[in-house]
Amino acid sequence: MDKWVAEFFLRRQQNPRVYATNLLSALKPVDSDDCVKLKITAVLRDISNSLIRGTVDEEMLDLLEILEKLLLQEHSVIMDSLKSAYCWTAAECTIRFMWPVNASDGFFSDALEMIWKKRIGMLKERESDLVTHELLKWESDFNKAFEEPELYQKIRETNIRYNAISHLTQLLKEQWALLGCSSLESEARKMFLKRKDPNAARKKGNNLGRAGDTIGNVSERRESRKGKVDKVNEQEQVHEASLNKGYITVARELKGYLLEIQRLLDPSTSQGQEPNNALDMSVNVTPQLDRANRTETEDSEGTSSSGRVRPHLPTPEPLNVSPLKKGRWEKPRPRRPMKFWTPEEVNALKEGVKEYGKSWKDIKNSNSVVLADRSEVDLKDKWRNLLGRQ
DNA sequence: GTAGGGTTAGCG
DNA sequence: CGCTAACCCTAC
Repeated sequence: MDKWVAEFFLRRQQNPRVYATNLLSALKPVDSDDCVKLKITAVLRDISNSLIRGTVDEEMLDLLEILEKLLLQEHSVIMDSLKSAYCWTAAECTIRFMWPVNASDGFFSDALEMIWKKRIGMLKERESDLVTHELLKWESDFNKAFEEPELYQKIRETNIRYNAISHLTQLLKEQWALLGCSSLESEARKMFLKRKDPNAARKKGNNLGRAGDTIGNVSERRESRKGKVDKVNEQEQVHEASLNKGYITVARELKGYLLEIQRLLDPSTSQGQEPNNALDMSVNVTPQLDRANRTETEDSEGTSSSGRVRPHLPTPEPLNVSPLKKGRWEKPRPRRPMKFWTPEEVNALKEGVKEYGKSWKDIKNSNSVVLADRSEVDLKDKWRNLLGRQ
């Protein structure tokens, strides 16, 4: 139960002030091998929170390294998104130390030492998959930049942060999707399917892990179906009523549980004036509840069945449970500011096409310094422009 | 990842 | 206002 709640909490909680990895230690010790997934969830949450705060620093590198180790423990594949995210985060971390005009003025050499010699040196030692061609290219570029002021300037002026953030976002998207349903979600769904129609359960079984489905959806689907299956006999109704009672109890328990965790981790929200929408489980966990029933339970909620005292919470907006829902990572982002191509970039592109043809990805990787601000699509578009003029 | 059509910003 | 470069969206 601890584990389920922790997992659920981690998936839904979006609070930059909370460190998810602390959550695990705040819980009773559930440390065993089968907790790897939970740990991954925690790390993903930390990465996500870090992004929300807008910090891309060495702590992020730590998290990515931890994530890699956990994935290895799980015998998962290390995906390209993780490698790219690590690479660009490392570059971003280094570039933070390039604020002086001269390489020798600031802490650039320290950064090289800390990040590339020590940290990435260790990765090389254990032959980590994170050490990619791209990463090595950056390493040599940074080392060269220390000697060559011109290259130093060039790197210094590039916008690495944008790339780092988009790679990290992509990484999160993929990893969340890989995690699939939370235990609570799949458990709830299993129960629902079993109860509704044992045959349908078998048919729908293969949909269980589908990303993007939510308990909310289940409840909708269930309600729409309820209209069709109107001839429920009385026995069944009685049975369902007793099940409802059970769900209500569980929902209350969970709600209380989550509130406690919330208080433990983030005292600033402890007064509970604002309904924390991460906490209302009753709507989603009890799909059977009809309106009258729900308000009644909400109202009489001062004390839960276990006797915990909680502040009264107004019913918040129902949330989509799944962190996988489309749109969560796809904020309507404003158009990128327009930036005309420099002759240098155009040259790099021309050289690249000569060497690699139209594989924009390879071209970008081969000269990621000059082309740092240009996406693969940008290269393609620019090439189209260049051709158009001939 | 790439191609290709669509949209927008900047300039004369 | 029209043209073009840069940027975006989406199908494959």
